[in-house]
Amino acid sequence: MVQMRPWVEIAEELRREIDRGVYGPGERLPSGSELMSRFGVARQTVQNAIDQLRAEGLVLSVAGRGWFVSERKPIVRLARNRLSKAERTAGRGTFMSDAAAGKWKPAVTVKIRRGQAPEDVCSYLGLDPGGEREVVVRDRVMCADGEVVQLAVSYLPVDVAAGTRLEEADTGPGGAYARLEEMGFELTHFTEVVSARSPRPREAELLQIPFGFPVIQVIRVAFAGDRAVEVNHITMSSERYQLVYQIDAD
Amino acid sequence: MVQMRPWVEIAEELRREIDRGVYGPGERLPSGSELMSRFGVARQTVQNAIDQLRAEGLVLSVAGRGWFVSERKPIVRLARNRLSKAERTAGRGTFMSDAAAGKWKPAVTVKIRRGQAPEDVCSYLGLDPGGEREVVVRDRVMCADGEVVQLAVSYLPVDVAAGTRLEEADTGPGGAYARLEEMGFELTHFTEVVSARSPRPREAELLQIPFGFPVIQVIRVAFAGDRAVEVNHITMSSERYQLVYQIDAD
DNA sequence: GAGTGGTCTAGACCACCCA
DNA sequence: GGGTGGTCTAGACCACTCC
Repeated sequence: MVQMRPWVEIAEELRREIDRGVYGPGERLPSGSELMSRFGVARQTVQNAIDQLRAEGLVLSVAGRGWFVSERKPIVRLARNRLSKAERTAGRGTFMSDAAAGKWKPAVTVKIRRGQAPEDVCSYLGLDPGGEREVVVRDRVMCADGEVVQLAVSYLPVDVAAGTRLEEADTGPGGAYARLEEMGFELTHFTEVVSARSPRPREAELLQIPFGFPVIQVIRVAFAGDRAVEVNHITMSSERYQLVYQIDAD
Repeated sequence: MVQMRPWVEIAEELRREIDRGVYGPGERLPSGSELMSRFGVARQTVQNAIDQLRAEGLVLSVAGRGWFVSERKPIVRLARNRLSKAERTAGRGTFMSDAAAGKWKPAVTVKIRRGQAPEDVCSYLGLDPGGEREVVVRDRVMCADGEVVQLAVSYLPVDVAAGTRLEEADTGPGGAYARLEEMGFELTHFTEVVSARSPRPREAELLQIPFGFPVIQVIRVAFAGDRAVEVNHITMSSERYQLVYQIDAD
């Protein structure tokens, strides 16, 4: 049970002290130099231990000031009814629905383009990966109270979206799903595939992700009957988001 | 747009080369020494770049052999019907249901104990955090084909579980949920709260998590009508798992 | 034994914050 | 200006693998 790697033991010791309340929420930890002499190790070793605690979400670092015990994280929650027809007919898209529930101010910047569908999108939309795979791409950066919290890239088949409101930045009240339904694609169900991974540097920068924090990735497919009409790649900071799903027992 | 930090640029360059197929899946990357001289940096800097790619899931390291482009990850999938009554009456618990779908060999080790409920469990189960918070705890380590893939800790109210089969290691066919239903708690729905974070060292060791890979955490609450009868803290490697949810459009 | 990845040390430099 | 966190270098050592 004894760990040989020094930084692991240092991290464990500090974690215990934080749990025990030696350093309370928001308080500063001892500085790098102090920890070096206390544990008798080099700067890098202390840094590794702190990096671990940062990755766990226990510690926050502020350049030039110090390391701080983090306060409890703010929770933005995704409920089930965000995808309900009721929300759409009330004029709210999914993101707006979250904003209304969470009482924060939403903002979205959109870039529209035509592009090639990635492989997984091809298989969902039923496009031959070797053939024509042009799709309409809606690339969005979403903010809550001025901070970027979510990246979303939607892929729509050309024969569905070309020349419609879906190729404009503002899709209007109720969002893209409302427009799809007006066009006769009555949405029947959605599939969400949830996974987690570490962010690419660009994502980390955009989402202002603290060191070591993973992102949650959701691939949502919107179905109108048997037909998949949209694939949405959603990336969000795991620090800001928790996903809530309700499953009925039959 | 120019990044100043060397390891970020090195990681980006290597990522491009992997995407372009210079190094195909399963192939070995250049060794540390080679990369050091190619980019003209110190060992640690190369290591940081590789660590980033490992965290993204692109690269796998094998001690004493080298760094390898990872193959596509094996997908263990959680479907919606894993929580269905049909699966339970067929004698399969949720984990067994996954195993049957994924064609791998399940194994579970269980430790039962009485303990204090953590704060979030108290609030779900309606226990006063200041008062009596003893619960029955089922601590499980789950394996697929001999590898640990999931940790799960269930909390059950004492007045529900005490002295029943739920306090035994083997809950019998259909698992704990089947027993709850036999006891008159007809399960109506489940809530799953999904989040992601970096693993604690102990979790990383148990789950054999590659460096930097986050874990997915699911808190599942089982309801019999209005009453929450079980809270389950589930931790799994994001490398092994993808969660699939289906949402009906009303 | 030679090569590999992984970690630790010691010392340096930078950007940032605060007095 | 002195302290802070963050990173890079150079060199060392260990465990592991392959020959």
